[in-house]
Amino acid sequence: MTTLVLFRHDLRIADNRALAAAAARGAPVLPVFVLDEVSPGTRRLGGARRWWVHHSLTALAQDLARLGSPLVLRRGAMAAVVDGLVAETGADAVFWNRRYDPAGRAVDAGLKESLRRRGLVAESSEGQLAHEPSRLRTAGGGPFRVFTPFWKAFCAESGPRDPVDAPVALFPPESRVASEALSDWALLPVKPDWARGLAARWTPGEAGARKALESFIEDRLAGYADSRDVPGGETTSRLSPHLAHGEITPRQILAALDRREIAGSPADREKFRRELGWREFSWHLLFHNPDLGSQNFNRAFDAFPWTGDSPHVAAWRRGRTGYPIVDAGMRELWRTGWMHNRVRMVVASFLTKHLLADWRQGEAWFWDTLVDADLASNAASWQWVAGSGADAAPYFRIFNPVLQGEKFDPDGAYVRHHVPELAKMPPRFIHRPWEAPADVLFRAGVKLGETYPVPVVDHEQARRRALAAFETARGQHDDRSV
DNA sequence: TTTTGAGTTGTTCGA
DNA sequence: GTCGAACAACTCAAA
Repeated sequence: MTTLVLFRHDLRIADNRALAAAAARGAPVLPVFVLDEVSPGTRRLGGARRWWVHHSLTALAQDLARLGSPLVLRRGAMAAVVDGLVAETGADAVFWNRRYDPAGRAVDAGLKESLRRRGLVAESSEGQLAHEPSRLRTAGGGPFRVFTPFWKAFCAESGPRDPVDAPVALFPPESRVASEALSDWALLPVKPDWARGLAARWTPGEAGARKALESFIEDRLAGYADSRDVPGGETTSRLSPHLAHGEITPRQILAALDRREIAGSPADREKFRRELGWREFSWHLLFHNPDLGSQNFNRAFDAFPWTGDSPHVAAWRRGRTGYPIVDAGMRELWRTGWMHNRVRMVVASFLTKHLLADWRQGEAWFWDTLVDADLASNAASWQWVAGSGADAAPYFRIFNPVLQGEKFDPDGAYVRHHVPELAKMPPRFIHRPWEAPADVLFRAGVKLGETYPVPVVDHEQARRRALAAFETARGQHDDRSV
């Protein structure tokens, strides 16, 4: 009598409801991580997340070994892997935490059906969200499409349920079950090893997640409502990659925010709660719109003439657009696997509006390079910026990269850090080096077009071109507006 | 059923 | 330099 517990995107032992339920049976527990990149519709993990998963699994394996039941690693299609393990161990039950992505849901539904048909126990528990996406409904019974009403419903909902503790101990199965070797999975980059910057910034794993939460609450929650928009310096929670891998849950975070003695004003806490709310909203949208990552949420955008050419898009990816705030963001992303939220909006607006590149190109790049790449947030946010999404920004809202830089990075600390060739530019010109007089450029050691690019597009021209493109798309698509 | 109020994050222009 | 309006309707969600 053994219980299999499947780990997928829930690399933790605390507030792991499937693990807790399995431990409560009092029978042997076999924890299994399944790397499934072959089931239909499954999206291969991006490079940055592969690096993260490698280290997070290392941490999880240590925690489970300490509890008494070592983690088993298997690779392959979920259903086949589970069937194989059931046959191998004679397990009578399989427990897991629910997934909410379309492919995962389909696989798990099939798995549950097939296990139960054969008389096995198959149980799923609440997964990575504070509230099940199917639970929050409008008065009319439908899903939400606008954030504010969703957020009101979210806040009116009781709970979420309290987090559950990690099991104190686990019994292993009687006979040892073979595990694949993590190193055989080759999740780490080799040639070139681009992950050094990631290792310097992040501590993957559940302990790292707990520490990130505590340091955020102690050091950065006070003042968060205002400081969160400043990309230079550490002002945000930095919890996103831990959430993306299930090393911590929204239940745990919300519970910590409710502790009485913590720092931060009610406004700070509310602001941060809302950020978690946006994550929940994105999953709500994806749950009810399975093709959110590939199709325009607003289908009127199907007529939009994306013409962004590849040299410009390549310059965007490499942080060589000539707009310092954009380049700083793209280089922060490449080096650390993460980008400040404010800057994500600026670079996304730049790609879709200044360069007229399809938001799906940006979504794909972020998927590959972000350690916090989240299927729902990534898709919903790209569409929001592009204008095609739910409750999206009006199309005429085109970020001016110079003004955004000067407003949120006034002394240029963020740009200086990530774009070192501009480090000596005075604040007055750091966000607009092409306007600097020759002697200023000379003293800063900047040669435009040599040490730092001239802007790939002119802001004013690009803005007009984007507005015109929206007009065209609107005309082409019957009378429906874009 | 119809009506009503409202909608994350901005920019530009002219008074 | 500051401020308010315009940008463009559309559709969501609830009364």
